[in-house]
Amino acid sequence: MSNNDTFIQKLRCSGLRPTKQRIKICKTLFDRNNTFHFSIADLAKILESKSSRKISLATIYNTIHSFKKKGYIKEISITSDKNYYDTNVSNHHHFFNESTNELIDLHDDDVEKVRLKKTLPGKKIKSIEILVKIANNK
Amino acid sequence: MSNNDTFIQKLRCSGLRPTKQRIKICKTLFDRNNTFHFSIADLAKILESKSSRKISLATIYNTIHSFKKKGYIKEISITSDKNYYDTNVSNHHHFFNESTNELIDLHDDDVEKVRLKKTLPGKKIKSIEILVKIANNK
DNA sequence: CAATAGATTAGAATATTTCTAATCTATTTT
DNA sequence: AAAATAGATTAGAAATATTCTAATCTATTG
Ligand SMILES: [Mn+2]
Ligand SMILES: [Mn+2]
Ligand SMILES: [Zn+2]
Ligand SMILES: [Zn+2]
Repeated sequence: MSNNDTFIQKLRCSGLRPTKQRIKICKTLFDRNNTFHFSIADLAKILESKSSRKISLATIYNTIHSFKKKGYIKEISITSDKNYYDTNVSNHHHFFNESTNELIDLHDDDVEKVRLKKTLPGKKIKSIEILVKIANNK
Repeated sequence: MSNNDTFIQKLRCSGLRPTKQRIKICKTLFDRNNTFHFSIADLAKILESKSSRKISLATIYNTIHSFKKKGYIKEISITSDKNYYDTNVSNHHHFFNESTNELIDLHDDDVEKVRLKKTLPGKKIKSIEILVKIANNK
Protein backbone atom coordinates (compact mmCIF):
# COMPACT_ATOMS: atom_id res chain seq x y z
CA MET A 1 0.00 0.00 0.00
CA SER A 2 1.88 3.04 -1.25
CA ASN A 3 0.83 6.44 0.05
CA ASN A 4 0.29 9.53 -2.06
CA ASP A 5 3.75 10.91 -1.31
CA THR A 6 5.37 7.99 -3.10
CA PHE A 7 3.51 8.91 -6.27
CA ILE A 8 4.02 12.65 -5.82
CA GLN A 9 7.74 11.98 -5.67
CA LYS A 10 7.64 9.64 -8.65
CA LEU A 11 5.85 12.25 -10.73
CA ARG A 12 8.09 15.13 -9.63
CA CYS A 13 11.18 13.07 -10.43
CA SER A 14 10.22 12.81 -14.07
CA GLY A 15 9.09 16.42 -14.35
CA LEU A 16 5.35 15.83 -14.21
CA ARG A 17 3.25 17.98 -11.91
CA PRO A 18 1.54 15.91 -9.23
CA THR A 19 -2.04 16.85 -9.95
CA LYS A 20 -5.01 15.20 -8.25
CA GLN A 21 -5.89 13.43 -11.49
CA ARG A 22 -2.42 11.96 -11.96
CA ILE A 23 -2.14 10.79 -8.36
CA LYS A 24 -5.48 9.00 -8.61
CA ILE A 25 -4.38 7.34 -11.84
CA CYS A 26 -1.03 6.32 -10.29
CA LYS A 27 -2.83 4.70 -7.37
CA THR A 28 -5.08 2.77 -9.71
CA LEU A 29 -2.23 1.57 -11.89
CA PHE A 30 0.67 1.04 -9.51
CA ASP A 31 -0.74 0.36 -6.05
CA ARG A 32 -1.01 -3.36 -6.82
CA ASN A 33 0.86 -6.58 -6.20
CA ASN A 34 0.82 -7.78 -9.81
CA THR A 35 1.35 -6.52 -13.31
CA PHE A 36 -1.75 -4.77 -14.59
CA HIS A 37 -2.87 -5.11 -18.20
CA PHE A 38 -5.63 -2.65 -19.04
CA SER A 39 -7.40 -0.73 -21.77
CA ILE A 40 -8.35 2.95 -21.55
CA ALA A 41 -11.97 1.85 -21.15
CA ASP A 42 -11.03 -0.47 -18.24
CA LEU A 43 -9.16 2.32 -16.54
CA ALA A 44 -11.94 4.86 -17.06
CA LYS A 45 -14.45 2.46 -15.55
CA ILE A 46 -12.33 1.80 -12.46
CA LEU A 47 -11.67 5.51 -11.95
CA GLU A 48 -15.34 6.29 -12.28
CA SER A 49 -16.32 3.67 -9.71
CA LYS A 50 -13.81 4.79 -7.08
CA SER A 51 -13.58 8.50 -7.73
CA SER A 52 -15.75 11.19 -6.27
CA ARG A 53 -14.76 13.85 -8.79
CA LYS A 54 -14.95 12.72 -12.40
CA ILE A 55 -11.75 12.69 -14.44
CA SER A 56 -12.39 13.61 -18.05
CA LEU A 57 -11.65 10.92 -20.61
CA ALA A 58 -9.37 13.38 -22.41
CA THR A 59 -7.31 13.65 -19.23
CA ILE A 60 -7.08 9.88 -18.96
CA TYR A 61 -5.74 9.78 -22.51
CA ASN A 62 -3.31 12.63 -21.81
CA THR A 63 -2.05 10.96 -18.66
CA ILE A 64 -1.62 7.53 -20.20
CA HIS A 65 0.28 9.09 -23.09
CA SER A 66 2.63 10.97 -20.80
CA PHE A 67 3.12 7.96 -18.53
CA LYS A 68 4.01 5.94 -21.59
CA LYS A 69 6.46 8.60 -22.73
CA LYS A 70 8.07 8.65 -19.29
CA GLY A 71 8.37 4.86 -19.32
CA TYR A 72 5.88 4.13 -16.50
CA ILE A 73 3.82 1.89 -18.75
CA LYS A 74 4.10 0.33 -22.17
CA GLU A 75 1.62 -0.27 -24.93
CA ILE A 76 0.65 -3.79 -26.02
CA SER A 77 -1.23 -4.25 -29.28
CA ILE A 78 -3.16 -7.46 -29.69
CA THR A 79 -6.31 -6.84 -31.69
CA SER A 80 -7.74 -3.88 -33.50
CA ASP A 81 -10.71 -3.56 -31.21
CA LYS A 82 -8.95 -3.16 -27.89
CA ASN A 83 -5.60 -1.56 -27.10
CA TYR A 84 -3.83 -2.56 -23.94
CA TYR A 85 -1.29 -0.95 -21.67
CA ASP A 86 1.00 -2.84 -19.32
CA THR A 87 2.57 -1.83 -16.03
CA ASN A 88 5.40 -4.29 -16.72
CA VAL A 89 7.64 -2.13 -18.90
CA SER A 90 10.35 -4.72 -19.48
CA ASN A 91 10.77 -6.46 -22.82
CA HIS A 92 8.61 -9.55 -22.32
CA HIS A 93 6.34 -12.06 -24.02
CA HIS A 94 2.61 -12.69 -23.64
CA PHE A 95 -0.08 -15.30 -23.73
CA PHE A 96 -3.36 -13.88 -25.00
CA ASN A 97 -6.43 -15.94 -24.22
CA GLU A 98 -8.86 -15.38 -27.07
CA SER A 99 -11.73 -16.98 -25.15
CA THR A 100 -11.49 -14.57 -22.22
CA ASN A 101 -9.48 -11.63 -23.68
CA GLU A 102 -7.02 -12.14 -20.84
CA LEU A 103 -3.39 -11.15 -21.22
CA ILE A 104 -0.74 -13.06 -19.23
CA ASP A 105 2.97 -12.30 -18.92
CA LEU A 106 5.48 -14.92 -19.97
CA HIS A 107 8.79 -14.81 -18.17
CA ASP A 108 12.11 -14.96 -19.96
CA ASP A 109 12.80 -18.41 -18.59
CA ASP A 110 9.45 -19.68 -19.95
CA VAL A 111 10.75 -19.37 -23.52
CA GLU A 112 14.02 -20.33 -25.22
CA LYS A 113 15.80 -17.19 -26.32
CA VAL A 114 14.66 -16.11 -29.78
CA ARG A 115 17.41 -16.47 -32.37
CA LEU A 116 17.14 -14.47 -35.57
CA LYS A 117 19.10 -15.82 -38.50
CA LYS A 118 18.29 -12.84 -40.69
CA THR A 119 19.67 -9.41 -39.97
CA LEU A 120 18.92 -6.11 -41.65
CA PRO A 121 21.90 -3.93 -42.47
CA GLY A 122 21.53 -0.31 -41.40
CA LYS A 123 18.82 -1.18 -38.86
CA LYS A 124 19.00 -1.68 -35.14
CA ILE A 125 16.76 -4.01 -33.17
CA LYS A 126 14.64 -2.23 -30.55
CA SER A 127 12.71 -5.20 -29.17
CA ILE A 128 11.80 -8.81 -29.84
CA GLU A 129 8.53 -9.99 -28.40
CA ILE A 130 6.45 -13.13 -28.81
CA LEU A 131 2.69 -13.26 -28.70
CA VAL A 132 1.16 -16.70 -28.07
CA LYS A 133 -2.55 -16.76 -28.77
CA ILE A 134 -4.40 -19.43 -26.84
CA ALA A 135 -8.01 -20.52 -26.34
CA ASN A 136 -9.86 -22.57 -23.78
CA ASN A 137 -10.33 -26.23 -24.72
CA LYS A 138 -13.80 -27.49 -25.69
CA MET B 1 -2.71 -10.23 -63.63
CA SER B 2 -5.85 -12.00 -62.51
CA ASN B 3 -9.09 -11.20 -64.28
CA ASN B 4 -12.40 -10.47 -62.62
CA ASP B 5 -13.66 -14.03 -63.06
CA THR B 6 -10.94 -15.35 -60.77
CA PHE B 7 -12.23 -13.12 -57.99
CA ILE B 8 -15.89 -13.77 -58.77
CA GLN B 9 -15.17 -17.46 -58.37
CA LYS B 10 -13.18 -16.95 -55.21
CA LEU B 11 -16.03 -14.94 -53.66
CA ARG B 12 -18.76 -17.37 -54.78
CA CYS B 13 -16.77 -20.30 -53.37
CA SER B 14 -16.94 -18.89 -49.87
CA GLY B 15 -20.55 -17.82 -50.13
CA LEU B 16 -19.98 -14.11 -50.69
CA ARG B 17 -21.86 -12.37 -53.47
CA PRO B 18 -19.52 -10.94 -56.11
CA THR B 19 -20.57 -7.33 -55.94
CA LYS B 20 -18.76 -4.55 -57.80
CA GLN B 21 -17.38 -3.24 -54.52
CA ARG B 22 -15.96 -6.60 -53.46
CA ILE B 23 -14.39 -7.29 -56.85
CA LYS B 24 -12.65 -3.91 -56.82
CA ILE B 25 -11.36 -4.56 -53.33
CA CYS B 26 -10.16 -8.04 -54.31
CA LYS B 27 -8.25 -6.60 -57.25
CA THR B 28 -6.60 -4.02 -55.02
CA LEU B 29 -5.62 -6.56 -52.38
CA PHE B 30 -4.80 -9.72 -54.31
CA ASP B 31 -3.75 -8.73 -57.81
CA ARG B 32 -0.14 -8.28 -56.71
CA ASN B 33 3.13 -10.12 -56.73
CA ASN B 34 3.93 -9.61 -53.06
CA THR B 35 2.32 -9.73 -49.68
CA PHE B 36 0.39 -6.55 -48.99
CA HIS B 37 0.32 -5.00 -45.52
CA PHE B 38 -2.24 -2.22 -45.28
CA SER B 39 -4.46 -0.16 -43.04
CA ILE B 40 -8.09 0.67 -43.76
CA ALA B 41 -6.98 4.23 -44.50
CA ASP B 42 -4.35 3.00 -46.97
CA LEU B 43 -6.91 0.86 -48.75
CA ALA B 44 -9.52 3.62 -48.85
CA LYS B 45 -6.99 5.98 -50.39
CA ILE B 46 -5.97 3.51 -53.10
CA LEU B 47 -9.59 2.72 -53.92
CA GLU B 48 -10.43 6.38 -54.15
CA SER B 49 -7.56 7.07 -56.53
CA LYS B 50 -8.36 4.24 -58.93
CA SER B 51 -12.13 4.00 -58.65
CA SER B 52 -14.63 5.90 -60.68
CA ARG B 53 -17.56 5.19 -58.36
CA LYS B 54 -16.81 5.87 -54.70
CA ILE B 55 -17.00 2.94 -52.28
CA SER B 56 -18.33 4.00 -48.90
CA LEU B 57 -15.93 3.64 -45.99
CA ALA B 58 -18.57 1.55 -44.21
CA THR B 59 -18.45 -0.90 -47.10
CA ILE B 60 -14.68 -1.08 -46.93
CA TYR B 61 -14.96 -1.98 -43.24
CA ASN B 62 -17.70 -4.53 -43.93
CA THR B 63 -15.68 -6.12 -46.71
CA ILE B 64 -12.44 -6.27 -44.76
CA HIS B 65 -14.29 -7.85 -41.85
CA SER B 66 -15.89 -10.50 -44.01
CA PHE B 67 -12.65 -11.19 -45.86
CA LYS B 68 -10.96 -11.66 -42.52
CA LYS B 69 -13.72 -14.00 -41.37
CA LYS B 70 -13.37 -16.02 -44.58
CA GLY B 71 -9.61 -16.23 -44.11
CA TYR B 72 -8.61 -14.09 -47.12
CA ILE B 73 -6.63 -11.73 -44.91
CA LYS B 74 -5.44 -11.57 -41.34
CA GLU B 75 -5.18 -8.76 -38.85
CA ILE B 76 -1.80 -7.60 -37.53
CA SER B 77 -1.73 -5.35 -34.48
CA ILE B 78 1.39 -3.32 -33.95
CA THR B 79 0.54 0.01 -32.40
CA SER B 80 -2.62 1.58 -31.10
CA ASP B 81 -2.71 4.27 -33.74
CA LYS B 82 -2.73 2.13 -36.87
CA ASN B 83 -4.20 -1.32 -37.46
CA TYR B 84 -2.84 -3.43 -40.25
CA TYR B 85 -4.17 -6.24 -42.35
CA ASP B 86 -2.02 -8.76 -44.19
CA THR B 87 -2.66 -10.73 -47.35
CA ASN B 88 -0.24 -13.39 -46.07
CA VAL B 89 -2.60 -15.40 -43.88
CA SER B 90 -0.06 -17.98 -42.73
CA ASN B 91 1.31 -17.96 -39.20
CA HIS B 92 4.41 -15.80 -39.62
CA HIS B 93 6.70 -13.29 -37.94
CA HIS B 94 7.33 -9.61 -38.67
CA PHE B 95 9.88 -6.88 -38.60
CA PHE B 96 8.29 -3.51 -37.90
CA ASN B 97 10.40 -0.49 -38.78
CA GLU B 98 9.49 2.23 -36.31
CA SER B 99 11.26 4.89 -38.37
CA THR B 100 9.20 4.26 -41.49
CA ASN B 101 6.13 2.37 -40.16
CA GLU B 102 6.98 -0.39 -42.61
CA LEU B 103 6.00 -3.98 -41.93
CA ILE B 104 8.15 -6.79 -43.36
CA ASP B 105 7.47 -10.53 -43.33
CA LEU B 106 9.98 -12.84 -41.72
CA HIS B 107 10.12 -16.33 -43.13
CA ASP B 108 10.08 -19.40 -40.95
CA ASP B 109 13.68 -20.18 -41.83
CA ASP B 110 14.77 -16.66 -40.75
CA VAL B 111 14.07 -17.55 -37.12
CA GLU B 112 14.88 -20.58 -34.95
CA LYS B 113 11.65 -22.31 -34.02
CA VAL B 114 10.16 -20.81 -30.85
CA ARG B 115 10.27 -23.24 -27.93
CA LEU B 116 7.90 -22.65 -25.04
CA LYS B 117 8.93 -24.25 -21.77
CA LYS B 118 5.72 -23.28 -20.05
CA THR B 119 2.38 -24.80 -20.97
CA LEU B 120 -1.11 -23.93 -19.78
CA PRO B 121 -3.33 -26.87 -18.87
CA GLY B 122 -6.82 -26.69 -20.37
CA LYS B 123 -5.68 -24.28 -23.10
CA LYS B 124 -4.74 -24.86 -26.70
CA ILE B 125 -2.23 -22.82 -28.63
CA LYS B 126 -3.70 -21.04 -31.66
CA SER B 127 -0.62 -19.22 -32.90
CA ILE B 128 2.88 -18.14 -31.93
CA GLU B 129 4.18 -15.01 -33.59
CA ILE B 130 7.22 -12.84 -33.08
CA LEU B 131 7.33 -9.09 -33.60
CA VAL B 132 10.79 -7.58 -34.03
CA LYS B 133 10.74 -3.80 -33.75
CA ILE B 134 13.58 -2.13 -35.58
CA ALA B 135 14.68 1.41 -36.37
CA ASN B 136 17.00 3.01 -38.89
CA ASN B 137 20.51 3.69 -37.59
CA LYS B 138 21.56 7.27 -36.82
C1' DC C 1 -40.43 -12.91 -65.60
C1' DA C 2 -42.72 -11.41 -61.15
C1' DA C 3 -42.51 -12.11 -56.17
C1' DT C 4 -39.92 -13.16 -52.05
C1' DA C 5 -36.11 -13.92 -48.82
C1' DG C 6 -31.92 -12.74 -47.62
C1' DA C 7 -27.42 -10.28 -48.36
C1' DT C 8 -25.12 -5.99 -49.06
C1' DT C 9 -24.39 -1.08 -49.26
C1' DA C 10 -23.74 3.35 -47.40
C1' DG C 11 -25.64 7.33 -44.78
C1' DA C 12 -26.47 8.12 -40.07
C1' DA C 13 -25.43 7.19 -35.39
C1' DT C 14 -22.06 6.06 -32.07
C1' DA C 15 -17.52 5.51 -30.18
C1' DT C 16 -12.80 6.73 -29.85
C1' DT C 17 -9.08 9.92 -29.97
C1' DT C 18 -7.10 14.47 -30.44
C1' DC C 19 -7.13 19.51 -30.21
C1' DT C 20 -7.08 23.81 -27.85
C1' DA C 21 -9.08 27.52 -24.91
C1' DA C 22 -9.65 28.03 -20.12
C1' DT C 23 -7.67 26.88 -15.84
C1' DC C 24 -4.21 25.60 -12.65
C1' DT C 25 0.69 25.30 -10.88
C1' DA C 26 5.18 26.69 -10.13
C1' DT C 27 8.47 30.21 -10.50
C1' DT C 28 9.97 34.96 -10.64
C1' DT C 29 9.48 39.70 -9.54
C1' DT C 30 8.42 43.44 -6.61
C1' DA D 1 4.72 37.23 0.99
C1' DA D 2 1.52 38.82 -2.44
C1' DA D 3 1.16 39.71 -7.40
C1' DA D 4 2.65 38.93 -12.01
C1' DT D 5 4.25 35.80 -15.55
C1' DA D 6 5.33 31.59 -18.08
C1' DG D 7 4.30 27.27 -18.87
C1' DA D 8 1.79 22.85 -17.87
C1' DT D 9 -2.53 20.58 -17.44
C1' DT D 10 -7.45 19.77 -17.75
C1' DA D 11 -11.61 18.85 -20.05
C1' DG D 12 -15.22 20.33 -23.35
C1' DA D 13 -15.40 20.65 -28.19
C1' DA D 14 -13.87 19.07 -32.58
C1' DA D 15 -12.21 15.59 -35.41
C1' DT D 16 -11.58 10.65 -36.63
C1' DA D 17 -12.69 6.03 -36.61
C1' DT D 18 -15.97 2.38 -36.38
C1' DT D 19 -20.53 0.28 -36.20
C1' DC D 20 -25.53 0.16 -36.95
C1' DT D 21 -29.55 -0.30 -39.73
C1' DA D 22 -32.92 1.28 -43.28
C1' DA D 23 -32.88 1.27 -48.15
C1' DT D 24 -31.20 -1.19 -52.00
C1' DC D 25 -29.50 -4.97 -54.55
C1' DT D 26 -28.99 -10.06 -55.69
C1' DA D 27 -30.23 -14.60 -56.15
C1' DT D 28 -33.69 -18.00 -55.90
C1' DT D 29 -38.40 -19.78 -56.47
C1' DG D 30 -42.70 -20.49 -58.72
MN1 LIG E 1 -9.21 1.81 -32.38
MN1 LIG F 1 -6.84 0.89 -32.73
ZN1 LIG G 1 2.76 -7.85 -19.82
ZN1 LIG H 1 2.95 -10.33 -42.94
